[in-house]
Amino acid sequence: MPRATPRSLAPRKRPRQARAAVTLDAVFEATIQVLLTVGPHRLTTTRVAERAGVSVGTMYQYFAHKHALIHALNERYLEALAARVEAACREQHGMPADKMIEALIECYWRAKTERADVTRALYRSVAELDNEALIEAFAARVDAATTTMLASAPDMAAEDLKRLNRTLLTVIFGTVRNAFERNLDAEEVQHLRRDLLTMCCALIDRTSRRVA
Amino acid sequence: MPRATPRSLAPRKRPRQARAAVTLDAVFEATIQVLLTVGPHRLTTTRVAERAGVSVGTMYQYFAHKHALIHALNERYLEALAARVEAACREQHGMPADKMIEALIECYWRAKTERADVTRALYRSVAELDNEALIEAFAARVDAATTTMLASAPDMAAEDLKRLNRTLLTVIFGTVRNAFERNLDAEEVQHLRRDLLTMCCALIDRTSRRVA
DNA sequence: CTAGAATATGAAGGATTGTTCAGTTTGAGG
DNA sequence: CCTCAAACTGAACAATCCTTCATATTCTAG
Repeated sequence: MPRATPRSLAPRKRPRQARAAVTLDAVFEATIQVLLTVGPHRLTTTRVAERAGVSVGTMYQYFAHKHALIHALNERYLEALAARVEAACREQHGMPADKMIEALIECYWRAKTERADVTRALYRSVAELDNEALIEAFAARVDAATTTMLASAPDMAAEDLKRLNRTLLTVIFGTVRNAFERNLDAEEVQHLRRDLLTMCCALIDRTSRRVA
Repeated sequence: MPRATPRSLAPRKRPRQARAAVTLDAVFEATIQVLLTVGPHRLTTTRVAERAGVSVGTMYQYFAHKHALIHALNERYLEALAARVEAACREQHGMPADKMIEALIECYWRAKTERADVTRALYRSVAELDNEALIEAFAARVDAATTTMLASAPDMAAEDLKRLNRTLLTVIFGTVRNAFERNLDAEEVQHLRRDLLTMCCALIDRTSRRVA
């Protein structure tokens, strides 16, 4: 089983007092801001510390090195994202498949759009680190959640549910990501979302379906 | 009109002798290899030069700075990719829409898979540079090519061809990219491709279609 | 209130890296 | 063969940056 957090990347210590937690939040937020303002290749420990209003030494009490900081930031984000997807899936348990997909797209898109700056910052940061384990862990969680959800749809006759699920996730996540790199206005996004939903539902229809 | 290559990123001089062209190729190839072996944040001009079997000074005769090197690498790749897509589109002129989409997916997927190392290396490098202009130029070319192609399909009644085209490109390109980040085996890729085609054709069916 | 633990500081060291340039080698044209 | 431009070299410089640690400050438990 792959470790999501190798020892060298693990945080040095956890905050025990309230102020430490505040510091950590500030550091994470500052990292995002620095990532956005100067880009990943000029992200400096000093710069992050400055922006966060703390000293470099403080940061190094929580993260063994710069790498660990970025890793932790991504871990934190993916954890929250996975949790949201899981919640959305639980909420849709037993609903018709159409509704499920609609909710999934809505959930994922909203999570990405809500704080577009974070999304963009992290998309830019991932190249810096070896994030395979991170992505893998995230994918596994989401896979499990959506598979369980889909299996509970009354109108779903899953001949190859695993495959269907994989396709849906790859297409939806990929589309969202790509949409983020082009500068689409609100109306175009609206259309894209509707089309994406149409396509997903069509795949379900044509793959396997039984009358409810 | 956005310049694809700002002055500061433009190559310093073009090779006039054969050996210079060889050197340039070696440098580009070395950049890819370094990108893959040590990652973008440890890509060093010295390392690239070493791997290419030339001296650093040589590189700096062609590229004003490291950034320009990576930029040129991406430019070169996207140029080739766009040309391939354009060729595929021309080849499908007048064919039924299904065939078009199948050819488009085939072309794009093959281009990405043929040298997976290059694809991966470039996906990792883009975070380093401000590639908006590059992506924009690429997108514009591909947009034009696929729009022209789709408009020529006898069974296509384009109510909103521009929108349809945008959706198809975003979904296809996004899916391919996402598929690349997960480690899918050959069979899974096969299935994914088939499903993707199904989804695209379904969208065309449901959006607008007239009998040939 | 006090002692010890947790937290914060930031100047300094050590290492890496981007870039230059004065000089050498190679190739092409006459 | 000769000459000039093109191509190449790589040690050295300047700048940046990661990381440490000795010290100072703040909090909490008893």
